[in-house]
Amino acid sequence: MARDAIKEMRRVQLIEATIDCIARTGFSELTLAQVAETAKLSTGIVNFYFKSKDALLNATLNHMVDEYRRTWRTNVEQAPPSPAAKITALLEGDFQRLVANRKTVTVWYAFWGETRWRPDFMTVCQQLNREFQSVAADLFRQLIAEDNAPDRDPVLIAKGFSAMSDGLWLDMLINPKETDREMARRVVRAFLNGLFPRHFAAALAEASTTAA
Amino acid sequence: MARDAIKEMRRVQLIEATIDCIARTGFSELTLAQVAETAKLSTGIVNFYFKSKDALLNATLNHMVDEYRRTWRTNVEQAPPSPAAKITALLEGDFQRLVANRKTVTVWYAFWGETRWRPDFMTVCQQLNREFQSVAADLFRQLIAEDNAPDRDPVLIAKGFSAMSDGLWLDMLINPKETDREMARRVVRAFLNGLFPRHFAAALAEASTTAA
Amino acid sequence: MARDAIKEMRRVQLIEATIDCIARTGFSELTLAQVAETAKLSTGIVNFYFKSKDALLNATLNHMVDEYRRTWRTNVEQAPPSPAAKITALLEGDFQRLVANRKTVTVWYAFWGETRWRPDFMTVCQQLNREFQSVAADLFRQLIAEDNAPDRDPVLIAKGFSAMSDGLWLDMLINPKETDREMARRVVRAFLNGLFPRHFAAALAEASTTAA
Amino acid sequence: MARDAIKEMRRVQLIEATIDCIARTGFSELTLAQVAETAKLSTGIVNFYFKSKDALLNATLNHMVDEYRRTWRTNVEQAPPSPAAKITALLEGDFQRLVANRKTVTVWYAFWGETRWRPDFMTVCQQLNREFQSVAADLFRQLIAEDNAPDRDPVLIAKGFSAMSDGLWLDMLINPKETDREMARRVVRAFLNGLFPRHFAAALAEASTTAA
DNA sequence: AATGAATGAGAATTCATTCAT
DNA sequence: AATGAATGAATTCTCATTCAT
Repeated sequence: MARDAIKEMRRVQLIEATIDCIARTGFSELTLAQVAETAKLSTGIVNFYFKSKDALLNATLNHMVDEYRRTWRTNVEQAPPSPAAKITALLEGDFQRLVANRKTVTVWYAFWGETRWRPDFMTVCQQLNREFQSVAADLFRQLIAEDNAPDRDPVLIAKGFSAMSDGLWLDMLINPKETDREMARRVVRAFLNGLFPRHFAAALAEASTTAA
Repeated sequence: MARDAIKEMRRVQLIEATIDCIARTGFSELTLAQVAETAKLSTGIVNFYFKSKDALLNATLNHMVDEYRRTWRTNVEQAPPSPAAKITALLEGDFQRLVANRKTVTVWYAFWGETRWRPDFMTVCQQLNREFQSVAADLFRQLIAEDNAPDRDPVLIAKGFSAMSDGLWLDMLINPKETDREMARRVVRAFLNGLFPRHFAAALAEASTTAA
Repeated sequence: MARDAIKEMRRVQLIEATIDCIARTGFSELTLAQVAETAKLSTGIVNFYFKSKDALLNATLNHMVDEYRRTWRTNVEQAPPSPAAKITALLEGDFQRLVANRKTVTVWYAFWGETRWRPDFMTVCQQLNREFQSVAADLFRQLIAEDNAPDRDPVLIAKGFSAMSDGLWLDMLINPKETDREMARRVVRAFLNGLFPRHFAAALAEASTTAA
Repeated sequence: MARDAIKEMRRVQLIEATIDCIARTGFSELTLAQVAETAKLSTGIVNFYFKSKDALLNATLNHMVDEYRRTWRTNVEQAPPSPAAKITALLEGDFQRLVANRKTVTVWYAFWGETRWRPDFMTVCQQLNREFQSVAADLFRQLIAEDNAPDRDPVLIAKGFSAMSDGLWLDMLINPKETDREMARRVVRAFLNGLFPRHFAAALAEASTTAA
């Protein structure tokens, strides 16, 4: 195998070990020794592949961001062309098993808890939020145009839609017995359906029969 | 002054120093030396008033939870009797300066980032969320009854309402230029107004003229 | 005992342990653990009393410089008033047991070996050399005036006089069997006597009977 | 090219890289990775051509010693036959640009700083000093014989002559603004001229017009 | 009640050395 | 002959905790 490919493989291996370790013991307890052991490599390995612990954490967050972004972009692209269908795809994507599982949500909140003091985290999270909200706002704008309801502000609705996902993830984290993926989906649907009854009554009914 | 009163005073002094320190440097950088210095006391003081660093953190979270709970309970009690007015009070409370300032939101997210691995954090956050959602659900239930719209689920709406606040706080944290307190309020109002136009059109208009 | 006095005592204790350790194992093998153990204190102690290893090394060099400076200044002051007597005092001082012992000379060369890359070392060594050479040059200037030999340059002679001590210390280090304190003294005397026969024939003869 | 020749070439390449690295960052900061990079070779290369880091350092010191020895021996041989001329050649040699430049002197002091704890360094430095002093003593012995001044001890004078060079190198290192090559030469000349005025007045005048 | 010196376990990081390719 | 990925021991530094005063 090419050396460069090995190097990239090791980096991913270490990043995934880092995610596992954060999920297992949290951000403030994370040690490089633990990461190395999880990756079944030697103590010094992290500082060989990453300049420092901080660099590893940045790489890890970027990895998560890339994965999340890829997921919802793909979901939107593959959804039927109607804005309601695409919004539903965003919603379903945020609560599909691959994204909204206990481990992943745990790690997202661990990163968000640290974001305030890490400019690199800030930048990348900000960028991600903006993209998501921008795409969502475009879709809501189309919806509103179809409804001929110009007093609705698509930007506000996109922000709320996006925030609700993040807040529901926290609920899933803190109160897993009362808030699971399906409950979270139903919450968002309740709001979408309340705001745009013409569009989501059907789309959501349909989704609820096929969702994982 | 009674011994116990002095003791309680010191504890509060240290808890507030802890909050300041978390806000300033974050959870994973927090040291007891820093807390002691911020409180203008000596190195060993924390272990004198609290069994351990963990105990201090638990006490700090409890302090924040108590304060937040007291705030919104008072807000609801003092609001006019109509459910819409009380829901508006909840909303305005979540984004009043005292609650949704940069420092406080920062510290909340720092705690949430650690909650997963600290059973004591879990318990107290869970309890808080349940209370808030329960009160909100009761209010939405009344609203729905007035509207005679039994297909609306007050629990789902309460969960979404609560989650949206938490998510908007994250937005304020990550993207302060695009999301400030007023923007966040407008987002929530957009949803409430969309769902319950009869109730909030007036209440919200009124609120928006008096809000801080 | 006053806290400040204890603190100062500990600092000196650690500095002396550092000197012992450098003498025992050298500069590049020096570890803080070793210093702590030598001082019979715990591992973390050095970083408690000194900001860093570098800070400890700076303090240690300053300690050696202060001690050396104090020694020769005292020697010069207490010597009889004639310049020849005072120069003899400088010479004897540089090779008295307290100064030119194997341990001390070893440590001086260890520091000089590192000086080039440590600006703080540079500054303090430079300052010491200048002072010594300046005092020596003044004395030689008086001697030359007495001899009425204006073609002699006191600055050059002071530089050579000073350099010879340093070089002889190296000889004592590298070739202890052939160059001991007494041999070193005799070398310098040979030069002084050769340059200023009127002054040193007596002074040196006298010194050689009383020297330690 | 023969295998052995390549091998020897690589060894020299690494030794020279080592000298560069010591000059650049010092003994205690020296790493084999740095040496390899400077030599534009791969990480593991040093342990391939030398048994260990220590072996490389020994080889490097030997290299410097050989070069220095070759230089002064050649200088003495090529000087005119008179002892004064040959002593002048030794002196000029010690402060010619090739020998007494900042880089080389730096590295010499780096080695001397470590010599005490490295028996191999000791042996080789001792041997070099003895040779130099022995040759110098022979020359001074001839000079003294010519002067018919049997109270002068050629061994002492040789030791002082040799020591003065080493000490002046230190001065050049620590105080480069006040002590450069020319200043150092003048210092030694002042002593030689003082001790042996008949011999050096002319020789030194001559030298000072031709020296680099 | 409070101090702050001292401890020592544990962390990130460095780097000589090895060895498969 | 040479590479450079990987190792793991060793080092500096941090910091919660203790305890004599």
